[in-house]
Amino acid sequence: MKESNISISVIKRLPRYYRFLENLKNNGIARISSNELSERMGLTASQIRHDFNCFGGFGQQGYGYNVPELHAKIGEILCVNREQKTILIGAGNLGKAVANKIMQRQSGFKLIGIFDKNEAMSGTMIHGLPVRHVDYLENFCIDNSPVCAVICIPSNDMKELTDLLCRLGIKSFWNFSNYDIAMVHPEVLVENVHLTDSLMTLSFLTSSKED
Amino acid sequence: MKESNISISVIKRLPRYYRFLENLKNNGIARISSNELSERMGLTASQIRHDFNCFGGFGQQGYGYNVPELHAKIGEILCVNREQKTILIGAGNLGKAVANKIMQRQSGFKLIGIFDKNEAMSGTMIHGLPVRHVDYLENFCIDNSPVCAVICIPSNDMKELTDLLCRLGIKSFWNFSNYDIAMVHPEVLVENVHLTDSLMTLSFLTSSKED
DNA sequence: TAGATTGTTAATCGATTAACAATC
DNA sequence: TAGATTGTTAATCGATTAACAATC
Repeated sequence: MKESNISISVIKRLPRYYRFLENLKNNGIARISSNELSERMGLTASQIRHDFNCFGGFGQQGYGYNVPELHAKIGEILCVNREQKTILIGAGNLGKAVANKIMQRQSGFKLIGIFDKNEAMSGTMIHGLPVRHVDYLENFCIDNSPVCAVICIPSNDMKELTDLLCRLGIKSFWNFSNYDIAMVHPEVLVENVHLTDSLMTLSFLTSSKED
Repeated sequence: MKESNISISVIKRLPRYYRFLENLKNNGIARISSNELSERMGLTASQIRHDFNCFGGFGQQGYGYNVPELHAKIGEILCVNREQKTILIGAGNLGKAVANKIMQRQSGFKLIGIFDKNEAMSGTMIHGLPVRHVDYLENFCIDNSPVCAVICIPSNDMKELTDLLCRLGIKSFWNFSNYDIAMVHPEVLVENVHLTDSLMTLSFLTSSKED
């Protein structure tokens, strides 16, 4: 386990740091102090220094942090330059949007196959990849060894599908369904995106702000 | 401020509780103990009791929790039955997927208008709502007073748009862009969904699991 | 050198867990 | 009544913040 002492709360902040630093870099800002970054990001300077220090001394006393250097280092930590072979299950609106996200920028993953159970979609192209019927999923995995699956289908069909994908060597899931993959397959990594949960949280917050 | 003593970590767990209870209810399970629920959800029984108790005594000693009752109560806390007038900005794949989510089930919001800057989309229908050109946004808001905006456009155009929406009375944002609304408008509520951040987190976790 | 700012430890704060009395 | 399970407090754990010595 690399960097095994890093807490999940720090990890969850890394992509945001990465985005902010990218922005600074694109605006030609070469140098930033934890204090200035804290104001831009709405965090404490203390937390920023603490966070960065989990991975080693990225800064220079009396100077601050070199923006392009720090950006590159966090990119390395996040492994954005990798191209983990990834398949997408479900080519509806959400699937297409998510395919965009994966293609758009380096995120560590590379989409190599798209599957949908809707026959009508078979053969249509998304970002240069043909949509295949799920019947071809098993053979495709045997031939191409993807390691990550992006799940953009409803929960109903998930039990069978997840078991199959795990059997076929999928090691991580970007899961947009409500099926709780991690509970059934603790051996794989799962990053859940629960859109409705997010919306309900907003609903709660709005209401509690009112009174 | 209603329930102002509730910590954000508890709030973030509520929608998940709601989903699990809905599932139990749909499976005809009438009663559940914190212990059994803890096993199903991968939490501690202690945390579950603690969480539920923030909102009052929902259970009964020696018996457990009444599933439909608890489900209804959490639904109330989340205000899923409200219909806050909501507009969607950006009718691409992501916008359409998100419109689905809002329509699909009670989440506290009701979509009343959809806008896109792409002229070619104007007039096309999504879930019974016509896509309007963003030029009509201002008048629409004056006429219909939406309180929530869902942002499914890239960050580039966000500064101007956000300022406009805040001026027009929008009180909360479900934000899929990387523009940091909350930093610029601390007076509104923002729930961010950063898809790429989520994917990068998965990238990090995968890589750190490898070595 | 003096000033600035990090790296790092200790102090604080908050969230989770354990324990058990209350009670159905 | 006895058994089960909550409600609730206290103990623990972990994350954030404050402080300052190190050093560029």
